[in-house]
Amino acid sequence: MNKRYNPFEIEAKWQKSWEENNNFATTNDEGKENFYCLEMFPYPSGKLHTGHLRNYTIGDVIARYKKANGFNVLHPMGWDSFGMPAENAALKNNSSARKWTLANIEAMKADLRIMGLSYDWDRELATCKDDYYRHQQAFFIDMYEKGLVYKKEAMVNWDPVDMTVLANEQVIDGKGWRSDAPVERKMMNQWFMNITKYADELNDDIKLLEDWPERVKHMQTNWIGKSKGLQFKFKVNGSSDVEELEVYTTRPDTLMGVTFASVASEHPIAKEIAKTDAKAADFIKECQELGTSAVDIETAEKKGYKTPYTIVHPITGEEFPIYIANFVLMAYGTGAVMAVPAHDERDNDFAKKYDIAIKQVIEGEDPYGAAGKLINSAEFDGLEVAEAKKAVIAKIEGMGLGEGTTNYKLRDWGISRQRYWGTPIPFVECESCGTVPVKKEDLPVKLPDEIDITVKGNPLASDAEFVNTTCPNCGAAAKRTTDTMDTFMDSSWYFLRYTCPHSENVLDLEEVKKWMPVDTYIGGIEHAILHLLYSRFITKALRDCGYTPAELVEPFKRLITQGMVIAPSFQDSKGDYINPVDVAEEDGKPVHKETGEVLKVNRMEKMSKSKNNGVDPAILFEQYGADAVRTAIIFIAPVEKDLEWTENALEGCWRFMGRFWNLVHSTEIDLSNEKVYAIDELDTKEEKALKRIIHKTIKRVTDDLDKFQLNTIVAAIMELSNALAKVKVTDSDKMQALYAEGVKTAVQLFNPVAPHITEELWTDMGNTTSLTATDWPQAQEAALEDDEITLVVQVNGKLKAKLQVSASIAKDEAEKVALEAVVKDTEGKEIKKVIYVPGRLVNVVAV
RNA sequence: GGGUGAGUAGUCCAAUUGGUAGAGACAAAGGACUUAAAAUCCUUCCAGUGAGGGUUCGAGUCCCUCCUCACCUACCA
Repeated sequence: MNKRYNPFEIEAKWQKSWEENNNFATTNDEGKENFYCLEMFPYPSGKLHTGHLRNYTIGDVIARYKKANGFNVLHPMGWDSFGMPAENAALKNNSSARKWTLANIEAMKADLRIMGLSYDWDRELATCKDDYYRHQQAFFIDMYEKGLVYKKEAMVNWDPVDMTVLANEQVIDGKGWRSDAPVERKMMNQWFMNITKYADELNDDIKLLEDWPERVKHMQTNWIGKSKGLQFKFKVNGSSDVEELEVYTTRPDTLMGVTFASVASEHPIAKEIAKTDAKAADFIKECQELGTSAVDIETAEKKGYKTPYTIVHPITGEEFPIYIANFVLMAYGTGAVMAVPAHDERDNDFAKKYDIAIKQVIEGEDPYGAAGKLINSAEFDGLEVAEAKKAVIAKIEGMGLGEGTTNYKLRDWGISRQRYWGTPIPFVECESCGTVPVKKEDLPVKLPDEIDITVKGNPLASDAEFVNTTCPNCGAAAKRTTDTMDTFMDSSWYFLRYTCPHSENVLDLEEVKKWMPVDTYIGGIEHAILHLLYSRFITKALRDCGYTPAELVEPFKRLITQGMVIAPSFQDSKGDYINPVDVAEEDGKPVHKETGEVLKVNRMEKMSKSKNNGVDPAILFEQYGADAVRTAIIFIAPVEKDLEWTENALEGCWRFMGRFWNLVHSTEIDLSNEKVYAIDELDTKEEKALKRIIHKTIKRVTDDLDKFQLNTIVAAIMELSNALAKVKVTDSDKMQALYAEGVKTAVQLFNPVAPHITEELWTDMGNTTSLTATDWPQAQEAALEDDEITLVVQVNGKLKAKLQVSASIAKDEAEKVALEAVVKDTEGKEIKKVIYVPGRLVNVVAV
C-alpha cells in the first residue's frame, strides 16, 4: 500500500462519517456503566482560542477512552451565551445582541467540528434560549418561595452618565469604562441568593471532594472563610442615642487586653457622631473616598478618629475610647472591632500611633501567636489560650452579653444586573401587592429579541411592551422587574440540564439520577472559586427544592484544572506587541518578518489579546490538521501544568503523524494477519521483546489514562511506534504477525488523542467497523513479565555492577552472584548487611 | 502579609511512588539520500535533580531551613 498522509481529506471525511452515523449519541445500554464527561462550556465570543483547544482536547480524550472501555458516555456541549460582550458588540455594530450571539455560536460550532470532538450535539443547549432559561426562572421562583432568594438594598457602582450599574471590573481608576465619568456609590434594591444559608454545608462538603485538586479546595475554604469566635456587646458611654456596640472577635481569650474599640466609617455609630461632629464627618468622607482597589488598600495609611464615645469593659468596668478607623470593614463581622494592641499587629501599630495603652495578657515571646498562658487577666490567669477562649465565651454568655458564634467571609450572592442580555428575573412589581412572582404557567418571561440598546440605562426598562403587564395576583396594571440575572446563575445548573435537555420540566429526576454527579469536569483554574462554588450551591438548593435526588450532594466528582497556555510575547521598539505569526528567527534572535527589526522577547505568560501572543487555532488546523494539533496539546505538558506553546513541538507531532501513517502505508508486511501469538509461543529474544513492548504499552497507556496523565500516553505510543518501525518484511513470520498485532494495538491506543488518522488506518488495515465501536485492547498478563532482569549491585548505595539474571532468581542466588560481582569493592571490608530488593537490586553494606 | 503549587540535560518533559536519573519530543552537530534544497532516515552530544542540612543500606521522591518562579487571596478583627 502506498497512500500519502493527507489530514485535511481524512479529517473532513471522518467528521462527516461520525455525524452521519451518529456515533457519539449518548447510549443507554443496560449493563453498561454510565460516565459523564464534561468540559466547561464556552462563552460564544465567536472565536476558539488555545485555552478552549486544550480544554476540549483533554475532555475528548477521556470521553473516547471511556467509550472504548464500554461505558455509556454522556459528553455534551453548549453555550454560556448571555452576558455583556453581546451588548457591547450590538452597540458597536449597531446590530442585535441576539443575532451576534447566534452567529457566534454557529461559527464556534464549526471550529469545534474541525477539532473532531465526540460530542452528542443532540444535547446542545444555549443559556440565551428560552427553552433553557424558562426553567431557570421556574426554579428561581421556587427558591424565592423557600426564602433562598430575596431583595435588599445594596451598594452598587453607578455610572451617572450612562445611567447604569457597573460591575467592579468595569470601574477603572474610579471611572466608568465607557463614559469615563467618576463612578458613584449608590444604594439600590437588588436581588440576592441566600448562599450564606449553605455556608456550613458548602464548607463541610469540601471534604467529600476527594478527586479535586487540593488548591481548589483550599481556595473554596478560604473564600467561605469560616471562623469561630465570640460576638458580644459593649455598653457605650457618651451618647444618648447609642447604648451598645456589638463586636465580633476570634480571640475572646484576649478580652482582658482590650484597650480601645474601632468601628468602620459606615458604622451607625460613626454616622451618629458625624451628625454633630464636623471633624468626624470629614474623616468619614475621607475614608469613603479612599479607593477600593488592591493598590489603594496596600498603600493607604492606617488612620483613626477618636470619638467622644467610650466602651465599658464588661468585666473590669473600665472605659476605653471608640475610634473610627479606615481599615475596619463594615462587611465583615459587625463592622466593629475590640482592639487588643498587645496581641494584634494592626491594633498594635494603631495604638502606638495614637498613643493608646497596650496591655499584655498572654505570656510568651510571640505576642501575635495563639499559644501560652494568660496573665493580667484576673480570673482567667493561668489558663491556656484554648481554655481561655472557652472560659471567656462562657462568662460573656453567662452575663447575657453575647454568645460564641461562627462567622463567614462568604456574602450573599447579588445576582441583579441592570442589563438587557440576561435571564429576566420573573417578577412583577404591583402597587398594591408588592413584589409578586410570575405564575409558573406564564413562563418564560421572554426577553425581547430585538431592543433599542442605545438608550441610557437598562434597555429593558425602556421597552414598554416588556415592562407593562398585569399583576399575577390582583390583575391590576403592573410593571415587570427589569433586572436580569448574573450569568453565573446560567452556568450553575447547565450540567444538570444536559442530562435531560429536552425535558418539559426543569429537570427529569430519573435522568439526573442516572448521570449525576459529573464524573470528570475539566476547565480552567480561573473558575476555581466562583463558578464552582455557585454550582455547588445551586445543586444543593435544587435538591432542597425537590428537583434533584436527595443523595446528590455535590455536582462534580472529579475536577481537572488544566494549566494555562502560555507563550512569550514580542515587542518592537515602539512597544507594540507583535504576534508570533509575524516573528521569524534569525541568528537565534527574533525579528519582525516584514521590517526585519530585532524584537524584544518578554517572559512566558498567558496568551492574551493585550499581549498579542496568542496563536489562532484555525491557522494551526489549516496547516497541520486536527490530529497533530490535538497530539501536541496533549503531549507538550501535563494537563494541570502551564503549557508552553511552541511551533517546534507541533512540528514534531506532525512528523510523528507521518511516521505513524507509514507503519501501515509503507510496509510490505501483511497487516491483515490476525494470528496472535502468546508470549510462550514465540521463539527468539527479539520476538519476545516486541511482544512485551506491545503489551506493556497497553498497560502503560491504560494506567496513565486512568490517572489523567495524558502527556505520557503519547510518549508511550511513540515508543511502541519506534519499536515497530524497526520490523522488516524479511523478519520471521512470527515477527511479522507481531507487527500486525502491534500496529493494530497502537492504532487503538492512539485513537482517543488522534481520532481521524487512527480511524483511517484502522479501515486501511481491513477493518470494517468504526474504531469508536471497538473495545479497548487488553494487556496479556504473561507478556508483561520479563524473563530476564538487570540486577543492580550496589556497595554502600553506590552503583558497582549490573548483572543480567533470570527474573525468577532466588534471593540466595541473587545475593551470591552480587557478592561475587563486587569482590574487588569489598576487599578487606567487613560485610555488615546485604539488602535485596526482588527484581531490582542488591545493596551490600560493607565497612 | 497569608495560602497553594512548582523547580530534573540548551528547551519541553519522564522516572514502576524510597531502589540503575532518561522513556518521548524539541534544539544542536555529523552522516545517508538528492543536481540542490525541503522532507525523510541513521548516528552523536548534554544534567546528578534550585541551595544547604537531616532521616535511610539507599533520596529527584520523605522531613527541616533557605532561594527563585507561578497562581490564588488579602486591612477578615
